[in-house]
Formats: sequence, structure tokens, C-alpha cells
Amino acid sequence: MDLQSTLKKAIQAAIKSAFDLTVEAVLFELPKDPTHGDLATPIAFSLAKPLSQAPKQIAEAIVAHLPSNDILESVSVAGPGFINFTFKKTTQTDVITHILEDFKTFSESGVGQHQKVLLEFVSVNPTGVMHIGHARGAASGDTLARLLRKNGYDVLTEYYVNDAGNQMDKLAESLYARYLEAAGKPSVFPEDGYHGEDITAFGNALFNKHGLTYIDHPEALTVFKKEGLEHLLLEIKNDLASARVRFDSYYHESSLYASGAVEEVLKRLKASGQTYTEDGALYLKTSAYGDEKDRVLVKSNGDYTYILPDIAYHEQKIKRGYHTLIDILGTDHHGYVARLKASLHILGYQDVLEVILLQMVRVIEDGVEIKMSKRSGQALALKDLIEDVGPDPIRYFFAARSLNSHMDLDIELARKQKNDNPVYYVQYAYARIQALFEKATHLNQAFDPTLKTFTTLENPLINDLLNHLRQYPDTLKKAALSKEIHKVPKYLHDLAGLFHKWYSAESFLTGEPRYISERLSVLKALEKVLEDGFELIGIEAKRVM
RNA sequence: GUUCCGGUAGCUCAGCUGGAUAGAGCAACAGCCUUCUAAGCUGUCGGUCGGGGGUUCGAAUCCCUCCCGGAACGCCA
Repeated sequence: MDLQSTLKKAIQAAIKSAFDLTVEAVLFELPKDPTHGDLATPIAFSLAKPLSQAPKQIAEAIVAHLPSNDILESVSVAGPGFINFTFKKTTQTDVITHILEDFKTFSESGVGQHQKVLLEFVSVNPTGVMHIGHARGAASGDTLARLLRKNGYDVLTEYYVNDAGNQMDKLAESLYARYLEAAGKPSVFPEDGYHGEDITAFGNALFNKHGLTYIDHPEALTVFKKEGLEHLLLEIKNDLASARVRFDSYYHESSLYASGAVEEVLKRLKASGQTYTEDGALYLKTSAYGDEKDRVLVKSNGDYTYILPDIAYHEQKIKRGYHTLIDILGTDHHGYVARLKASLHILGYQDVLEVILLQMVRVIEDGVEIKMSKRSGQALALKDLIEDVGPDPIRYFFAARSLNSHMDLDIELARKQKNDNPVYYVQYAYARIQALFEKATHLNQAFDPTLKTFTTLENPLINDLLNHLRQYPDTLKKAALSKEIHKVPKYLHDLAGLFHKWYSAESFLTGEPRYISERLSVLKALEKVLEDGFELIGIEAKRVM
């Protein structure tokens, strides 16, 4: 059992004997000030109300009743009621062997208990290239998926391809117009068409491929729609891949029509008695289930609104065996959440869907906001930015922000800072460790996996580092449960900082073999955690920088 | 007007299930490479935690209210 669990049991026992109270949760935190000890608990504060006693008294009583043990060097009550623990040196170093011998049990909390989660994100309509505004969803979603998997959830990541709506028709018309232009024929660009350069370029490509074949051809739009979709989806997949994002599944809206799922869900919604007709349109009574007002399912002209296939889609997710659905959407889809949840409720599914709304990214260039819009064609392509600065800064940047924080991205700064970005701080720590191992090899000093006891790790900086390493699993677990991915970069940054300080304070490779060997073990453990953390946020563990 | 986010250092953001002197990066300033990578370290500067009330032994954190910014309020998707 790890130190923290052992300590938790001891505290629970102390509370039991002091107050005859059974406490389930005992929170631990690293004291802000390392001189306060190796670990602290604010448990006395949460007991103050129920016990009607001052936190300080409670803390003292808990300390007095703490069972004798061989892990603690000292315990103290500090401030208004914190209990601070200092571990014995010999137990303090256990974390090193724990990490080195069984990293899996060390780092994986298993809280997910193989719960099946379907995580949908990005789902950009294939009507243009991905721009920087989409990158946040991609990076955040992918990191969340990795984090949940790490903690024992069975996650399927899915991209919903809107290939059936009238946006596809607009795409086909836009391509056709560009195609005509390329052919030197008169063309009328559709209202609300897509003005992006990529669309123009592909329109030209279609002309190069097909020549004059499709001029005034009855199948022109059908063919262009199909080829446009294929092309743009491929582009999107390439962009995602360049950002190290991959999806387990691409689910096409059109398949819902093909399988009859849309019709079927419409039939059942009607049968539920929760629909009515007004002004020739069919409404769903979503307002009875938390929505602001009722929503149209079928327009008076007979067309379906977008929500109908979406309802069918979400039900398909559930029918495929996923009872926890997470959608990551932009805040511009805010109004959509209540109606979708209400619709699922009507179908008999409650509390299956969680929607994470990502705040918009404001892109600033030269002090002016650049509006991201595919229709206008004015957008900073994700591809270009990745070519410029590489995927690491982008992955790190987005992973480091809490999901519902608003954020400004200064393009100039992002470019300028590519050598001064926080991501290099953490990567540099890893590269330095590699250099040390390299150098140690030349000195005929190799990492010794059999080393289990440590006697030379006296520097307080090492103590800080070990304390921090011990927090890794807890950090991941909390991050997964609250879906706060930004806790991972934060942790890695702090860890890297502790290493850099230590690196500057001590010489690692001079001195007794034992002195060196013990340091190599700490470095090995550190290396392991950094690699693991980098993997979670999708950045490269560079051996050389 | 209604709903949802946000307002913390010059800038970008952490901290928010109430608790120890409010943190980091960048920017600015002053130091540190004959020694394991200076993409680093050390120090300094920098904050009425949007304003005002309230609850509490204790509030950046909870409640109320106001101000400012973003998003959404379609028989668009």
C-alpha cells in the first residue's frame, strides 16, 4: 500500500477513536510551503461544523489519537487547523521504487471501472479546412480521451460527419461555381456559399480532373458533393493527424437516413404523444423537459430540422452500448444542449449526456481580433500554424487552459514565443535527463534497477520532488473525475520546475558511485512520469533539444 | 430582455467542494555558463482578486445586487 493510503487509514482510525466518527473521504494536499512537511490534510476544517469545535482543537485531538506507525517522522498542527505530516526518510523514498517497479499500478487509478464512454468532439462540418478555432476542441477532446482511458474508462472517440444537411448542397454549389470559373464559363456564386481558398482550389482541381464534362451536367452537383466531401474530410483527417489527434470512429449523418434511424425515431417521438402540429410544422414538446420552448422537428415544407437526425444519432450511441455520452461543443451551440437533452428524455434516456461547452478562442493579430468564419474564408488554417510552430506548443497551449475559460490567442506572440513557450520548459527537463543518462553511461555508471534503499538524498529539493512525484496518480484521478485536463500540464510544469531547480543546485555525476546511482534512480522515476504525462497531452518527449 | 460563460500582476492564465503570507509563464530590471544542454537557475519589480452589500471564527472562493466583456436565444446547422 502506498504512503497516502496508509496515512488515510491511520487518520480515519484516529478520528474514530477521538470522536467515534466514521469518515470516508480524507483529502490530502501538498503544503504550499515545503517546510511545513511532506503532506497535509485539511480534514479538521470539514469536521468543525458537525462537531461544533474549533478546527485547531479537532486537529490536535486527531494527532493525539493517531495510531503508532513507522512511516511518520513527525506530525504537527499548524495554522488554523492543518495537520502536517513529515515522512521518515526511508519511507519517503518508497515512491521511487513504486514508480520504477510497477508504474501501472502507481499511475492508474482505475476509477473509470471500464465504464463505456462515447466522447464526441470536433465534428466540424466538412465544408472547409480546419482553422485555429477548431484546434481547441481537437486538442482538448483528444487529451480528455487519453486522460479518461488512463483512469480506466473505456472511451470511444467519435467524429460526427454532417454530410446530409443543406450545407453539403451549398458546398456542391460553391464548388460548381468555382469549377465554372475555372472553365472560363459564366457562374453565379451561391448566396451563403463557401468562399474559402481551399474551395476555390478544389473547384479548379475538379476542372483539371473532369474538364468540361460537368458543365450543365444533371449529375454535376451530386458528383461534386460526393467528391467535395471526400476531399474535405481527408483534409480534415490530415489536419487532425498533424495535431496528433485520431478518432476511433467517424459516424456519418447520411447513414442515419440510410438505415432508417431518422424515420424510426420520428415515428417514436410521434407515438410518445409529445408532439403536435402548428402552422403545418411538427413540434416536439421539449419545453416540458427543461427547454425554453418547443422545437420544430419537421418544417411545414416537409423537411426535417437538424435536430431530428441529431436525436437519432445520440440514440444510436446509446444503442451501441454507451451509457455515458460526452459531447464537446463550442459555446455557439449553447442553445442546443437543453433541447437535445429534453429530446432524449422524451425517448426515455435521462442523465446519459454530458455536454462540455468550450469557450471561443479569440484570435488576435496586430491587436485586432480575427473573426473565424468558413463562409467568409478568412481564417487561420490549423495546418499553417502547425507547420509554423509544430504540434507541441498547440497541444500544450490548449491542454493547459481550463475548458470553460475564455481565451485569447495572440498569433504574433504564439509565433514569436515558439522558442520561449512553456511547453519547452517541460520538454527541456526531459531532454536534460536524457543527457544525464547519456553522460552517466560514458562514466560507466548505469541506472541500477535493484537499488531499493536511499541514503544520500538529503537535499530538500529532492524531498520536494519526491513529494510531487507521489501526487501524480492523485492529480490524474482528480483531473479525470472533474474532466479538468489543464491539471495535467500544470502538474508537469511544476514537476519540471522542481527538477530544474535541483539540477542547478547539485552535481549529479560526480562523487561516490552510490551517490550517483541513487540520483539515477530518481531521474529514472522522473523520466517515467514525464513520459507518461507527455503522452497524455500529446506532446513529444524530445531526447535532445 | 432571458439563459450560459468569464472579469485575479502590464499581457496570457492557474487558484474557486470557504482555510496557512493570492501563484505561474511572458514582459521589465539585476545577477549566474573554464564545471552534467543557460530552451535553465537566483533575486527584484508588479495585485482595491470588476464595484458594493451579505453569510462566516475566516471569502478570490458561497449568496444577493450592479457594472463590463463573450456566447446563445430560427420552420439555419
